[in-house]
Amino acid sequence: MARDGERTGKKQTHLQREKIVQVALSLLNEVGLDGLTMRRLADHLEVQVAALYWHFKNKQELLNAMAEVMITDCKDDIPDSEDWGEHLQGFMQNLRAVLLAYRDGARVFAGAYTTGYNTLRCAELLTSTVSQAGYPLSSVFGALWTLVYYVLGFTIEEQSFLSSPEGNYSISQEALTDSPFPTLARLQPFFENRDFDAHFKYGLNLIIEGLRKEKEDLIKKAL
Amino acid sequence: MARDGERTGKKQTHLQREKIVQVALSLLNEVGLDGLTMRRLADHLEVQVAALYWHFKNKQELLNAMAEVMITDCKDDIPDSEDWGEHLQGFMQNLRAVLLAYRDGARVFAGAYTTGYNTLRCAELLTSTVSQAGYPLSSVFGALWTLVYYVLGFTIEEQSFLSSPEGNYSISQEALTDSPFPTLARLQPFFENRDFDAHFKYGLNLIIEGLRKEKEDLIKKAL
DNA sequence: ACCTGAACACCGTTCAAGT
DNA sequence: ACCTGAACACCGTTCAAGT
Repeated sequence: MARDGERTGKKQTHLQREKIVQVALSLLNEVGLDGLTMRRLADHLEVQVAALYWHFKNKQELLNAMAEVMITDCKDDIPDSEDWGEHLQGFMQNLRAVLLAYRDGARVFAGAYTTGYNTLRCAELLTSTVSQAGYPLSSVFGALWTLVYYVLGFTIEEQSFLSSPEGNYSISQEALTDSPFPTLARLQPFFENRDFDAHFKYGLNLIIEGLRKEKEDLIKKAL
Repeated sequence: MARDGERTGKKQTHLQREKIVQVALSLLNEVGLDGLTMRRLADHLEVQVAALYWHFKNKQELLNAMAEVMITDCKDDIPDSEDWGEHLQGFMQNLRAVLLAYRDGARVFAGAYTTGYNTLRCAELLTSTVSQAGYPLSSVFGALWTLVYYVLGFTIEEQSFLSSPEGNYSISQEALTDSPFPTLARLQPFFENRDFDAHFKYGLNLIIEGLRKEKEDLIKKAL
């Protein structure tokens, strides 16, 4: 696993790879995922496109490295809450914030299947919290994916909403009023004015309350 | 909203648009979303690429139309269960099945923001179920998105797992054993042998149990 | 109304060749 | 070890021109 030049004192390689990722991340914030092009990245680095392929096998590998760097800040400095549920809530909220920190961050992360140190540490923090709360491993695994899918799905939607042409997302008035969809019509105000923070918290709480219920049932059975 | 040729008896236009979508969907199953190209689609239709742009403004509009057709089968023929929770469970399971019916179906649907009849009908079915169970509109809205994000996130992952080179997804042995990630190490068996049906049901149940809890609290407050 | 031919402005990736 | 120059095999989209 030793990187090139690690012992020779030539740190250039190491630095270069990191620098590429850094510039790629700042370029991502400028132009978004769809605008993030190997050619454009090469321009920003004042280098030929082909040079990038010496450092990364392909574009996906670069995106994976970017995702790894993104979740470096997925810390666990949430006040060591007495309650595991609140702890989990804080942790997931922090994860969302980390994804929101970069344009299209959630999409980049969802598309990159990294097993780097930062990603694994993040997963360990989440799963150990649930495990220490007394759940069986199968529930820990189930809870992990339920929470991850929810956060990613929610944040992808949130970010594509934020960077979409204004109002393109709400269902048009005429499509709903006097339609065969009475419930949607009544929900229209909610579509128009979305409070993402509140909605994220609501759904997150739903999942955690579901977990609490499972524990209650486990205790009942044990008696 | 009248389509061209609707009154003249020339149904060619109408049929063509539908035919393009049909062929596009079958092509999707052959080559996947990344392989679904306007040029390749044109070849299959024995037509020039530019011809497609008379029927669809751009590729996204075609993808939207494909998504609309996909969820035509999102029916409500779930046995009209006594319990709204079980009803919802069946409905969401059907939605997952519908997305699984096409290669990369979930990714196509998640990327297409359609407000077509089928999509709205599907949303109406979901929200009316929750609403009739006695929840306030804000909860109906929250439940809608929580469930939708979960299903989409889960199914996108499932499909990209299914069509990925074997075993590329499980965390490597050496990365976990004797690592600073003890919980992940214990979870390894679950990563290697994934039962998607069971895990989908587990997470779905978590969300629904969370909803039940909310109702109990509402009743308690009312007393 | 519907399609063709041909072009425009891009992509990711490869590879011999340079230093 | 690291990068350049140049090419390959593609993309989505546009548009004058045909019928």
